[in-house]
Amino acid sequence: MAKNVRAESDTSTEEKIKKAAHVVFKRKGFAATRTRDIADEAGFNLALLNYYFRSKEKLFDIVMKESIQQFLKGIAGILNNTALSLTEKVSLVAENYTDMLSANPDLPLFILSEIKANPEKLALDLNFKEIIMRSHLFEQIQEATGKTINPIHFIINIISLTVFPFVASPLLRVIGDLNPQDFNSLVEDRKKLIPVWIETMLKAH
Amino acid sequence: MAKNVRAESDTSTEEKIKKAAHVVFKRKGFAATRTRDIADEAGFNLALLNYYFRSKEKLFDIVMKESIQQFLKGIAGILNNTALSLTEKVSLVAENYTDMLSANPDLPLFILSEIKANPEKLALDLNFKEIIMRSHLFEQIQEATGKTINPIHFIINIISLTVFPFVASPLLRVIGDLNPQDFNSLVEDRKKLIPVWIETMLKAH
DNA sequence: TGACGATTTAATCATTTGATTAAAATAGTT
DNA sequence: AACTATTTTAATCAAATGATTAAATCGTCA
Repeated sequence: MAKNVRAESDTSTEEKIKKAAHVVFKRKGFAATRTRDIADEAGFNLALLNYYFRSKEKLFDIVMKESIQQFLKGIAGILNNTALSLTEKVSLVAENYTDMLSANPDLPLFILSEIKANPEKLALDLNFKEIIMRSHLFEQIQEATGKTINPIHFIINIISLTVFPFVASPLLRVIGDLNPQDFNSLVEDRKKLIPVWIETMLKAH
Repeated sequence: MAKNVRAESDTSTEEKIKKAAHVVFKRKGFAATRTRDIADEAGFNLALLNYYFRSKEKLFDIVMKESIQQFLKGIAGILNNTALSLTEKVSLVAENYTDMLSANPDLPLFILSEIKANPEKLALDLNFKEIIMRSHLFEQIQEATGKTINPIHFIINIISLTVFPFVASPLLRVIGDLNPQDFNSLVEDRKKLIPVWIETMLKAH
């Protein structure tokens, strides 16, 4: 009964607070966000945060876990789809990541900063290593380069070329004198460029 | 007279506090560092921080300014050295940056995070835009690609491939199962790889 | 309706934290 | 040694902040 009432409101207050927490934590990071910021963003009283989530840290852990899942969502499927060529995989990753990051531009810097601040919180979560190091893409890279080079370099290159512009966007705005519109078409262009670049890089080995 | 005494101790207390501030701010970021952390790291009483630097924020501004200078130091010279070929420039940038970041691994994530948190603090400082957009390297990229593509892409690529591993190192340690030793030789390898990659990427246009 | 549980709020607490102050220690000068 | 200015410390303040509590409100069902 109590559960029922609670379940019905899952789409309202509790969810709204979590949503607000996502926004504020990603915008300002754990240390710089005040629980009052989240309450204000959600439009509720401060005490509700503790009522629903016990503490700032517990709420943060939930946001972090969901953010990491968001960061990986859809990637594992691409990496291990044996029907796709190497370049097709890279295209799909570049496109999916660019779209996802365009919708969530704060996500990568948030994850990288908070993992650095608290590396142990990543360990308990998903097994990144297995997903990537045993992936079909990994084998394809080995094949393409004739094992002359550690495939991890190309994993890094794909991620770097795709994700870094979002991590560095405040800097790029200044360096490149880009307004948000320009930045948008820049990363849009890179969807098609990155697969070409990666392919030519692979051929160099 | 007063100035003299002060000047002599510039290499002791005041400098030690600033040094400690560099360490702690870069390790934890502005919001997460306590002034007491800095005092402890320096081995002095908390009040000395305010005695020498007035406030946490003033001290931070100094650290930030010096960090940005460190981040740019030596680069402008390379970018505009007309005696160097494009690939030579890329090699020098990759080498210098890798060495500098190996010695200061916290630097890039610190700068990117804090600039995102406080974009206006960058504006008053050096004129990034001019340094890069009017550089000799910029012209060389235009020449190499026959103006078929915005050179900013290659500026981004060079920085991405060089800097991103350091920004993502906590993640890479988990994904790639790299210990610090492995990470070291990985970025060391990339010093030579990145110029080759950039060259082949340019030829693709 | 009214009673009960769930939800929400206002008020308050205890701790943390940036900053200040007054006094102590130190060093240099005469 | 005595005086002075500088440096350093211990103690304390005031504001911010995460958390709690008690009361008010709301919704549901008998």
